[in-house]
Amino acid sequence: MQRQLTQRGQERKAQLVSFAIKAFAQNGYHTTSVADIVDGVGVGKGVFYWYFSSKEELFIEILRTSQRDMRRRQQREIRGVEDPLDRIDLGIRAAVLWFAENDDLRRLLEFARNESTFASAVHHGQKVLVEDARTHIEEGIKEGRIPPRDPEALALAMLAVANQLTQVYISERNEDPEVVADTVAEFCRGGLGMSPEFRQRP
Amino acid sequence: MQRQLTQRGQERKAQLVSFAIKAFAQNGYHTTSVADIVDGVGVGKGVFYWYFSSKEELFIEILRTSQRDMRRRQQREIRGVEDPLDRIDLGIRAAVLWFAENDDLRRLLEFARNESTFASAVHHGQKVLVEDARTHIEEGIKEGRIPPRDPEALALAMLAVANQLTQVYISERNEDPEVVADTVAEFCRGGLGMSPEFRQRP
DNA sequence: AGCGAACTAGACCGATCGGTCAAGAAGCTT
DNA sequence: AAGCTTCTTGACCGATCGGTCTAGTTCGCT
Repeated sequence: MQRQLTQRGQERKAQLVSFAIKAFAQNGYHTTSVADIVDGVGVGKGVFYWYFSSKEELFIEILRTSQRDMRRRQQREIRGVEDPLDRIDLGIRAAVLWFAENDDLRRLLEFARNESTFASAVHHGQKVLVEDARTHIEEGIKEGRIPPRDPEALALAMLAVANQLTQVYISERNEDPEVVADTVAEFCRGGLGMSPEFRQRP
Repeated sequence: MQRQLTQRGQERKAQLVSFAIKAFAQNGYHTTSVADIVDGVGVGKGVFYWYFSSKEELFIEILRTSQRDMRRRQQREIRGVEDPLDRIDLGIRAAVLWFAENDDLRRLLEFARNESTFASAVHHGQKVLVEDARTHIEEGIKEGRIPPRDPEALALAMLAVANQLTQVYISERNEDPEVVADTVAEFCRGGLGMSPEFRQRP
């Protein structure tokens, strides 16, 4: 849905997106109706279909924006750092912290991954994230500081650990994100095969 | 729904469950209607509600049975093995292989984990699995072969890795489950902090 | 003030959903 | 064959869904 939006229009749209994120995360995509959303915002149904051509389009826009935001965060955190192992470490921490600060979005991304309608929309974004990590892992292997194994598998495993531990310890138990990030990072370092002697540059 | 089932009744019920698993896994729980299921099996709608009091009950039964089956598999594989590290290793392999052989069920469990209606139904079963792994990890720590860290977090991380790598490499790319199991096991060994010198009993 | 574009309200629509029910067929037991 | 339980059919129901549409209001610009 391509529309020329005024300031007011942009604000209204943001209002709808914001409410929808909360509603989808809390009650699920399928069980949240368009009527729920417009009622929650306090507008008529016509408003929704002025800004979005369908419920599905809204959801995909949410997914896309989320993934863009998460990657931006990760890129910002590792900017200027040269050492690939440090980049991996910072990338993991950035992922966990982003998940912690955007728990609703984490839930939606996780849901979308398992829903055939949205899996393709999420797939590309995730691939980009994995590619980023893969690059650093390959550098680490080349420098002889990470034992050679399939870099993509390692990247995927790290993402899974970050996601899962965030869900249990931060989303469900409200523990300190920094501590969880440490735990995730340490598990991943080990998983990559970085024994202590590997951690320093040769 | 408690009913006295004849042989024929049990077969009919199994037929419904089997078709429902495939349909839910392929098209999603919400987008699969009761009408889809009974049409697929080729029976009237009354049949469904003779065996199940609701669509939700059917799904929960599927989840429960799946988790029971997966744990049984895991227990069988580690039976008689004393060494806690070996038990962890065999447990991981059993999980990956079960996921590989029951891809539809893996999908459903993953979906249910992220759906508030079913999260509680899955939660208990997952907790049991994590408790099992936790016990072995604690033994390993006590024996000084695993560095001391939160055993539950480690168990959760291992489960996440098994799940994710199974999804990508087996479910999506049809790679050899045994090879994937090796990859998962190796990542997890590292993640637990088992450096090579730890792998032997002191 | 006037005018077109941006925005909003909410009644309305056809489709589909999970679930019910009355009626009867099929299978056991005696 | 009778009679009870198990099983099956499919029309039917009220509710709710995503989406449409018309009539109207508000805004920005000249």
